[in-house]
Amino acid sequence: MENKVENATCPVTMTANLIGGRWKLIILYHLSGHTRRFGEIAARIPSISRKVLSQQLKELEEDGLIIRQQFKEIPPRVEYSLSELGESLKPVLHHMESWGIETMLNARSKKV
Amino acid sequence: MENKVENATCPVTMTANLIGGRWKLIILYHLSGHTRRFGEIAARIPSISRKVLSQQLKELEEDGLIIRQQFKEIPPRVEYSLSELGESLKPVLHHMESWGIETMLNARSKKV
DNA sequence: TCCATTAGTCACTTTTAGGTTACCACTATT
DNA sequence: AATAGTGGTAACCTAAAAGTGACTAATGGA
Repeated sequence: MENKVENATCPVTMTANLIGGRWKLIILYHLSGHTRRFGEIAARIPSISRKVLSQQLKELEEDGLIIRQQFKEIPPRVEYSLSELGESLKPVLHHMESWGIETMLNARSKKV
Repeated sequence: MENKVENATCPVTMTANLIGGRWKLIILYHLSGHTRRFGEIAARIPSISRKVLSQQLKELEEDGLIIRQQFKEIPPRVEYSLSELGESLKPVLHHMESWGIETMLNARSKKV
């Protein structure tokens, strides 16, 4: 578990490996501040397929960023939330978000 | 130019698209604070092939994050540097780096 | 009895990313 | 005449990522 962290040499590369890829940032973003069921996440990110979503969730869990809680119910219920490590990443995500918003606003005002 | 910025709807997704992929963060990191020639970048990131490096640099330039300056000399000389937009990303990168360092230190101290 | 529900998995196909090798342009140097 | 030096590109190939559609388990309700 958490091999990406333990085996890393360069912290930037490691961080990129943890949150890189096309979906992980977005998934973390949707878990930021909320516990969500699998189906909820899928609904909020319509362009991801369920197969890939479950793969990415599994990786995020292996990397210690999220927690998966499975209830023994029928129909099944599984809830995902940020772990302590995932929580610690939130300021970074918000920083990225602010930067994105500013960049988009700037691009638009320059267009006029 | 800068289509990723202009066509984006979600700022997090946009940011992820700009700096995502296996190499872009690392390239930006090596340009942070330095103007560098193509060969220098290649030397600092030995595991990237020249083909992929030139592709990624082209994309970063198209996205407005870096500036490519070509000198009319023989042998050729091309210098890459962060644009104003790329500079504005530096605090975000440093935030990621700090988080990475802390996470690595924590993982190691917990191991003992 | 049969259907809906949920969180997946399995097998298969397509798309994308990345790697490898060879090659070019132009000049100065040997 | 040959070579080094630099920043690439073109053609080709492989591996990884992602998409698709069918399928499952166990129960409550119509």
